[in-house]
Amino acid sequence: MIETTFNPKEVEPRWSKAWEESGAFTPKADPKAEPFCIVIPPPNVTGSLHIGHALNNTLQDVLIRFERLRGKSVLWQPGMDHAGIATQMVVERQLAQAGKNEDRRSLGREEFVKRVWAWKEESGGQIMNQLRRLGASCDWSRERFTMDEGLSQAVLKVFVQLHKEGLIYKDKRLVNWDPHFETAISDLEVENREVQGHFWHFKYPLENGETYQFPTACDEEGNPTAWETRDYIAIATTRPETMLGDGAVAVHPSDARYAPIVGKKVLLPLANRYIPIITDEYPDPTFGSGAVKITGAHDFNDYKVARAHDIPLYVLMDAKGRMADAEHVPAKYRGLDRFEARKQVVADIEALGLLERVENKKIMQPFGDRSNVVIEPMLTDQWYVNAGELAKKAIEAVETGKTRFVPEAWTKTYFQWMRNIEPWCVSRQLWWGHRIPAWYGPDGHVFVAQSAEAAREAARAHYGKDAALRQDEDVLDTWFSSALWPFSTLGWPEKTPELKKFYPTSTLVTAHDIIFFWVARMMMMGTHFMKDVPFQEVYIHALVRDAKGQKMSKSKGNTMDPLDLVDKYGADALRFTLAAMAAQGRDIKLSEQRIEGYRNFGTKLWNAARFAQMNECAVWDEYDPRTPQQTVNKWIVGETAKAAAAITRELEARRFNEAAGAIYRFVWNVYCDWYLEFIKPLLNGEDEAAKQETRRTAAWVLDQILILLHPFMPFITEEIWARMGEYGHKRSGMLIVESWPRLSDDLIEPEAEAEIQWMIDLIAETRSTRSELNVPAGAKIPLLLIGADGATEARLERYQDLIDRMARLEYSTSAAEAPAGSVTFVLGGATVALPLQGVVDLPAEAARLAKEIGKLEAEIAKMNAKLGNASFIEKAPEEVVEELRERRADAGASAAKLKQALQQIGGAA
RNA sequence: GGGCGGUUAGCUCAGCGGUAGAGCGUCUCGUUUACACCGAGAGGGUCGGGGGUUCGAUCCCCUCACCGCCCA
Repeated sequence: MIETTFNPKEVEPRWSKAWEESGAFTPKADPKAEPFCIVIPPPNVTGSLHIGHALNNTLQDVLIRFERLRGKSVLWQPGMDHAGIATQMVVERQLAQAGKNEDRRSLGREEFVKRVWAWKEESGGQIMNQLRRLGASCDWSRERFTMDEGLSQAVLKVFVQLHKEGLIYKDKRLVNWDPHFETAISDLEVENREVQGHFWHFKYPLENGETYQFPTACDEEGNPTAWETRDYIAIATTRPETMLGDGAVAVHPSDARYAPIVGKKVLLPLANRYIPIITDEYPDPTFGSGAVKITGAHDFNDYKVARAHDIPLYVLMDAKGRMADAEHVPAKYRGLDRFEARKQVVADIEALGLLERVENKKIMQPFGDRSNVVIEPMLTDQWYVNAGELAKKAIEAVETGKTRFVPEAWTKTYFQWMRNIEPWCVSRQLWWGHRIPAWYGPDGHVFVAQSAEAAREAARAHYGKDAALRQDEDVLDTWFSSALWPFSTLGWPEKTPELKKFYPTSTLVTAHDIIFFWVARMMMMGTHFMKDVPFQEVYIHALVRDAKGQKMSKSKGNTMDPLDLVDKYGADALRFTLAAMAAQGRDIKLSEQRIEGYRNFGTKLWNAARFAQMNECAVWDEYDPRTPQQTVNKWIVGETAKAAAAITRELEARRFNEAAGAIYRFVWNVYCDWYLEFIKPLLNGEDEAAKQETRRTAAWVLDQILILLHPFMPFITEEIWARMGEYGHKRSGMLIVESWPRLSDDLIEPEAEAEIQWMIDLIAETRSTRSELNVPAGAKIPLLLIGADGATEARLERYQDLIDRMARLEYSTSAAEAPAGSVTFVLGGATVALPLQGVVDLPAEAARLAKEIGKLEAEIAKMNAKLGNASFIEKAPEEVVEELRERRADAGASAAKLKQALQQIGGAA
């Protein structure tokens, strides 16, 4: 016999091990089985499981287990990415903390990378074991890492081929530079945050002391009414130190205020250079002074203007963000940190009398998402992927529906991004990652090749002799290798059977913040190298927030650790909660109460199984759901078929919340609340045949429940499955590889359904009436069925025991009329009377009836208004009108009966 | 500034042209032999405001307000 509560701590590790060892996680070999494949969005090797991962992987596992149960050959491909910056950061920090005076540079590249590998082997990838605790049924034997030999080969091949095709090239452009890590990062790794800053207004004096009339006041039409004489142009900046690199001052061509001085020159103070005043569409005449300093080498907008007007670019800083040792930087600033330089520049401008004013201002500032330092736009040489070209096929694949987004709304976001995509900077000035397969000859000529050997050969061919080659120092962006994940993990560039079988993969499950990072890039690489999409479906799920709707973050201290929740409530409860809340198109606000509620749901099921065991409803041999004779058994078989159909339909449509809701309601509100209660008399009765049939049916339904619930709650269902097999016939295998129910609609018998529904309504109405009239819960009262047809009277007779038990009745019977002073309600055209004269508070009953009548009459009035509307009758569909007529008739009849009852007890209608 | 999404019961959220739903919380009752991580019952909403389309709008369209996210 099983205990009264389920103990996840004991059960979960046991099944995790058993499943994995049984080989259930590896795709079955059956060549006839349809393939189903999900590649995991690879978590960082440095990562640990957070609630977002828990949601993401729960949904994947629900689909994986669902399709496995449906008999498909299922592969959930796990693995991790090497997370260039994050991992390098972890190991560098460790070195610093070790206090041995070691750092990356003192160790040298080779030794440092060795240390990173050592760290990876020892402490990396905890997340993979954390996923096991969630019950994730990945094929762990196929775990991959982006720095694996095979995946690294794929990276080399892709780089070389794209280079050959002209889709990878080296370019000098402005990039986001992280002065902490001293590397370029992509736009996506930059987080723009609003911070309190300043707006410094400087005066740049006109060359040769020239002056012009600057309007200082305007009338309503915008015509100037007052002027002052100026010998300068005013500009404003949030980053004063960059003024040393200004190449021009720009004004809008339509800006009349500056028309007199366009084309003239101003003195760039401190730098003591003269720069031109130019016109460009970029400056906003209504913002600030309308004049913008152009610092082409340190601002993305300025860069465009500078390129368009051929304005020189002055690089002001070094890799660490210090003012550069360059001719165009005045000596006193060289070597100063950029923020120190800012202070100095402001002070010096002020000393010159050229500081007009300083404003406090909220400004958007870019930060490195890993380093948290202010990102500096820098002009550097980097490798770029021509994303615009690769995007073409990736866009087309979604346009033609080869890949579709669920929910579909995300298609827009995808297109928006893809159609405006910028060249992708893929080089990083790091040591941890795939080193770029490019070698430079003595004259700087570049040889891109898959190996040093091949590069040497190319060089020999090029120079006509051996030449000393130097490999590019940089590594590739981590997302470069992640973009290949859907095919590199399956063995590409080898032509493996897995690749043939599982590519294109079926579904990608991810959050919307990853569309740009990853989905877009996988689509580009997949369509280019495999000539086919990486996945047929992209399911985008919500972000998990805290109960108040705040984004969870360590700094806010509002994170929920999924493993704590698993410890407290069990993995099944957490999984079910996440799935139940995963409605499409909305973020999830997670509260612990909700998890507790679903833990209770597990306990409820557990106790239903316990009940089944106690009554010997154990597993039986073959059971044919068409055989039951008992109406309650026919009914529950039909209900099971309905539930199975709903859950299947909802899972196919990826409405996880609906699927979870359907199984929840079926287990609790149908199987437990009604069916198990209905069968108690049968199980305790004398009719052996009926008892046997009921035991088998109850056990069969429980089995269906276990299968249907398994994708959501794998542990408890597997445990019950096994424990139910302890009695009666033994299980032939584990639940995880069972067969999903295929129950045809003809198992639903309308007559059984109507009959049981009538009984449920009768019991529920009786309970409600008793409760409203404060009949003590323990009191047994009689029930009389008045004016019912023969069939209904027969029903009462058939289920009398059951009805008496569940409605707590002294007895129940059909009668000609209700005794005076009875309490009554209407059910399916008949009246139900509870003779309670003397027991019940008559004014209370009168009030109850009046309230019911009031409700009905309000409804009838509404329906009359509709039915009295000629255009409704004319234009509404026939069945809607017909249904309304029926409802009005029913309501009318009920109201009449209740009025009669009210009169009987002496109340006024 | 541009784009996207949201506003439904005390809270968290489903629903979505034709009778407003769930979970949790609240209140009342209950030691009925699976379960108090339970059972029975109840209360609670002019579906953000305004306008339009429609026989009919919580649902479709327009508009306003507020909130959130992404991009500049």
